[in-house]
Amino acid sequence: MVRCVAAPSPRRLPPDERRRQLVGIGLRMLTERPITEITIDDVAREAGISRSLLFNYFPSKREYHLAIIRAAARRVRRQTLEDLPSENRAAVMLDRFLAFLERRRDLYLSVLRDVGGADPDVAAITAQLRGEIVDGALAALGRDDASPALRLAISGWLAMVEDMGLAWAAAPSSMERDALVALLLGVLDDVLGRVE
Amino acid sequence: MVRCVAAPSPRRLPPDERRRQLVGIGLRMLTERPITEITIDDVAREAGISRSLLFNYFPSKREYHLAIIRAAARRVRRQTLEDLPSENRAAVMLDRFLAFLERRRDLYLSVLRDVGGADPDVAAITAQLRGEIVDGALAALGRDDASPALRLAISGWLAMVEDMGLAWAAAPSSMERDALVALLLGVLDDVLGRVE
DNA sequence: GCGCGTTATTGAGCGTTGCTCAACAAGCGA
DNA sequence: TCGCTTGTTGAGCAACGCTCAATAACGCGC
Repeated sequence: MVRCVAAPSPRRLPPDERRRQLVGIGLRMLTERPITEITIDDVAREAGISRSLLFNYFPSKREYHLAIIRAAARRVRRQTLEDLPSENRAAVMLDRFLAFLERRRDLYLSVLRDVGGADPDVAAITAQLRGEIVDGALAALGRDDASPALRLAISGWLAMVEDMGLAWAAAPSSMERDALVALLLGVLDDVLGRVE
Repeated sequence: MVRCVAAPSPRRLPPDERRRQLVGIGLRMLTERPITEITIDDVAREAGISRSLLFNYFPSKREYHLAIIRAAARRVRRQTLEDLPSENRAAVMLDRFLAFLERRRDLYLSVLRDVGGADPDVAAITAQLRGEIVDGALAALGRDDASPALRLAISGWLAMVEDMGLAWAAAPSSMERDALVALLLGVLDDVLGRVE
């Protein structure tokens, strides 16, 4: 009768808590393997529950993965877009973005690059996040009257930020951080000028 | 005794021909669904053979997928990097790249964006292709003495080309083709200047 | 045309994984 | 203690990746 000596989780959790636990496990696993390799069995074993229970909270594995990706996108949004100061917003945004890549390069890679379009619903989540970042950049520049051409160009600039940021985070020796920031902000200025 | 009335494929093909057939089927399927949903059953049914036979030509499904991706990367390479003229190489490369996206946007998306890092071997293939394009761009600019910083910057510029090219190919009305080319070449020039 | 070795091809079958469903039991009010 | 709600489970099915011994189609010498 001496159960629960070191039970991984107290049985019969309230639903929202269980959901958070499962999404949290998925987020942690996401940093060490691609999302396609996050299997129901592994998550259930890690949570100390049966496979069946996961399907009471998420109708399918795909829906569970979507919940993980949504949570990851929310983290990126929180740490780069929210609570921006009133001055120098573009530079601060870029700095925060690079800081996030420095801390959580794996997470960003897993969510926004690896599975970027395999599933249309996943693509929708990442597209929306990218759109929000583009909007944030445009707002930071005081350019709310964005023409399609300008939005396209800013999106392209953001892709450049992503690519250089990820490569630089993996090998910081290739360039000084300040030089990278200066280069990207300079290119942004140049792009703005070319679109008129 | 009236077999083979309309047999989908003549039985007992020579090995290399069978291989090409299977890779070809995979390439065609790749344009209409993500590679993770290309199942052995579907390919075998399409080819009119049994599942087992596929494993005589590819040791695993993953290896089969790699063969498909390698073939797709070869197509990109052929149509953008080979037989470049001696003058205006950068502009011609960019033009060919955009032309490829206009014709085979789906293929490029499937191979180089969607599954970009889920599998390290897949990532290696795409990384090598991107590296070749960067090398091609550097050679086109007469800059073979590429510092790490310059390579990083050119890689970032290429990401911008990819992003804008893909978005533009999906919605060409957002910008004139010539304006896009001019913008990208102008930004390339600006980037070169900023790296010194 | 007839054996015969080579080998492309197959069918049966196993383990894993996503998913369903009827049944169980933990908590809680009466 | 009874009984209701509901979080939880185990058995089981279908799809899929993969293996292996057996088969049949083709080429070659005669």
